[in-house]
Amino acid sequence: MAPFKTIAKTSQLSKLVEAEIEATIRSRRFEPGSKLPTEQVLSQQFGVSRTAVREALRMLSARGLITITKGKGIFVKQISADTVTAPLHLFLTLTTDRHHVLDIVHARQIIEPPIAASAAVHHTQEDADQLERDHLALEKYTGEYVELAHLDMNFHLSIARASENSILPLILEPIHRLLPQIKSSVYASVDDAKESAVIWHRKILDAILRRDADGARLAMEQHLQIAEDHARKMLAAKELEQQTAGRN
Amino acid sequence: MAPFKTIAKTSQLSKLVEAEIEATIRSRRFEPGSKLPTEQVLSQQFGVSRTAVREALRMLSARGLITITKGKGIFVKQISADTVTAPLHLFLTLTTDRHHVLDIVHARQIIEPPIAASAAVHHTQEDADQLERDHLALEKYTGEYVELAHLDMNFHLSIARASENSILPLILEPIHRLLPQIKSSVYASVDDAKESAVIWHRKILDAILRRDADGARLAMEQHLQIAEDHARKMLAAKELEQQTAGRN
DNA sequence: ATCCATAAACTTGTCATACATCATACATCA
DNA sequence: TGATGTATGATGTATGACAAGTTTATGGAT
Repeated sequence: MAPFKTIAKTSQLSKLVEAEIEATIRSRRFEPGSKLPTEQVLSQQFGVSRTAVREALRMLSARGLITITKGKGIFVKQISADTVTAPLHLFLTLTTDRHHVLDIVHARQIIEPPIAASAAVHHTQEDADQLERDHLALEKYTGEYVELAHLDMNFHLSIARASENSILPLILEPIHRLLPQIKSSVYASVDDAKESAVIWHRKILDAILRRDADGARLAMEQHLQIAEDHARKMLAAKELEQQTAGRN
Repeated sequence: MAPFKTIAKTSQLSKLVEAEIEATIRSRRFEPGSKLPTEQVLSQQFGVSRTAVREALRMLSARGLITITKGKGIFVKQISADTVTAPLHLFLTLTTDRHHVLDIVHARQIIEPPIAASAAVHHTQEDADQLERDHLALEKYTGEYVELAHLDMNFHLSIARASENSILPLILEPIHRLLPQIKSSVYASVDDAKESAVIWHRKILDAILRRDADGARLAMEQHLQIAEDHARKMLAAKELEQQTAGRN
């Protein structure tokens, strides 16, 4: 056994400042949207140079905890799902090359059916109304594929909220935010994709409304099975497209 | 709807440099682990001051794309799951006011059983070995409650990894990271908590190993049902504790 | 007194320079 | 030969200055 332990090597002034500011933000001492002290004041209060404070602020900004606006100041950011999605997206694009589309679909196939079942049991009247609104919005809309994908996503997220569990929507949202562009590709390359979505959303919704947990789970399973088929078709179409493009 | 979108207002020199370096990293022109040019060289090549380059580097570092070591240099980071789970963890801690212990347990009851079922179907031999190691580690350990909770968590995360889906571990980890202190409280206040965990982990593991999806799902459901009971006992014990403390 | 354009003050962004601190390679000496 | 000192190059911090936005104050015209 070594007689001496390594002394806390985390000198790095800017890291300390970053941790300090992050702690105050996490402790809710500053509401989201509120203004932090200026760089000068911070540097005086921490007893370090403006340089160190600025580097700390840039790191916090890159991590999505604050926004910095020239001339105005530093503000605590209302943390959003995008903050989570960006790193997820980066990770997926840098690690798994391309076939992560199916990985996402498979993840949804695993976690969304039981969520739908839970929604069938726990949903309130407000949840039911919201689901009806979401479904109607998708049914009526006949425009851009991107917006179509967005409406589709809303329905699924509302189901997670209807489970009346505060955690489930939070973990489902980053996943769904990963694929508006993917879904829009599906809508673009598969003819009856929207009709299929509307039909199955209706079945899921009906099962939830009559508090039929098993029915909701089953309908969601089938819906996502078809979604997988559509995703595969989309991928095949894209591959073909790339091949023909390569021949030019 | 606004008629015109804001044109890239990011005059922000450091943001441009950041984007430029990020692009080269994403294009794989630098392998993970390789060394980037020094700050001085970068500032000369981009034609900006070292300050701007440094701020760009700090942002990239905060986002997990590079690591900067004093005296050595700047290196492209092998992006890890931690880069993804840290923001989600932050998101969860900032969004869920009061970590509703039972909400977390319920979320786990909903998503972990199907994950176990998927692991039973898709796990490899390496996954099986890892699960055995994790289980043995928990079984043999008889020390701190915090470490006990950590080992418990590892087993559950290994199950998610055994599903051979790249997304599931990423979303399960932040959930589990919400409650190491909670779990340790459970171990501290419920007598047979560890024995129960070992027994049920064994049942889950056996079902997974014999590729019994329904058995794994069921065992996990029961395990988490007991976990809920334990959580309720722990909460009751804490409440009682607070009441007696209030009388002093 | 009100309104409005202009000036002043404040805040972040960038630059330049200097020095401290850490890591490494090389030189030196017992 | 091996431990120690030294030189060099890298990042970390400090300081001062100025540029470029944003807000506030000012001061006159109506």
